[in-house]
Amino acid sequence: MIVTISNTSEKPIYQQLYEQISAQILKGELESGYCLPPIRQAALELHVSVITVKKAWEELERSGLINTVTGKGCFVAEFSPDEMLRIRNETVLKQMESDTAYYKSFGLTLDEVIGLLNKIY
Amino acid sequence: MIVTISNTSEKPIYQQLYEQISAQILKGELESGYCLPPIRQAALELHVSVITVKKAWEELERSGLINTVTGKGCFVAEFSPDEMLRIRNETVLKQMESDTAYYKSFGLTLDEVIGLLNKIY
DNA sequence: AAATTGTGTATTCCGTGTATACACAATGTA
DNA sequence: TACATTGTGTATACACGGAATACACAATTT
Repeated sequence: MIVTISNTSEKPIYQQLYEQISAQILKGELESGYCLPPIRQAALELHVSVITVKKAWEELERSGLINTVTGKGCFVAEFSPDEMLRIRNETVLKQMESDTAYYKSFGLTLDEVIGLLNKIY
Repeated sequence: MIVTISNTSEKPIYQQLYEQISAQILKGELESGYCLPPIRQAALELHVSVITVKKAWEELERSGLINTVTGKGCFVAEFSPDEMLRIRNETVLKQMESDTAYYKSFGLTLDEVIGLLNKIY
């Protein structure tokens, strides 16, 4: 499991961790049953507070992406490939709705948005 | 000039104001030379602090969208239709680059993104 | 001169993010 | 059983950004 922290980012650290790990899970890069590093160890390696890591793991738990067992650790939940795809699309779609609201506020049409997307994706 | 403030939004108030007004300018809804309401009056009407309005107006000034004259007021800058379109696309593109980074982190292809866009736009 | 408008500054308050430290609970192992 | 590991909970503290209030100053207009 590889995560990187940007201190210049406007996003809080715990959210950066959450987004990167959830993306890795939903891409299948982290298999079901995979055991996340203990929060203390992760905190040490990332040079952040235990609470910060805890917050990220909590978000993952709340989203149903991991199962937490006191005394054992945190394990990536079980998903069928179909489920994974569905959750991934739901997650992205939710963000996309807020993104498109911004584009719409500038009066952009769907075609214009697709045109710009083709340039940069 | 119509702006609305959401207190439940995660975005700071001054940024909400900035985004809405800049969008209105770049859509041509606010003509060149249009005089923005005085900061004190806007603060009263929107039930926010003078400083909050000031911050928004400052951002508009910094982006070159308005010209501020002490003692007179803040006026929408002069743009040719071409310039307006260019600035609008630049503005949106900048945001879109950060948006697509998120989509990419989940492994979505350009086609997948366009597919989802067609659903919700 | 007085009113209007933008600028600058000082003070205060609140919430969030983050860190440190310590105690407790559940699990696994010697 | 005792100990180490791991997750949980709590208390405290600090920094920062967003926001509000208030007052004084500068430029413009009437």
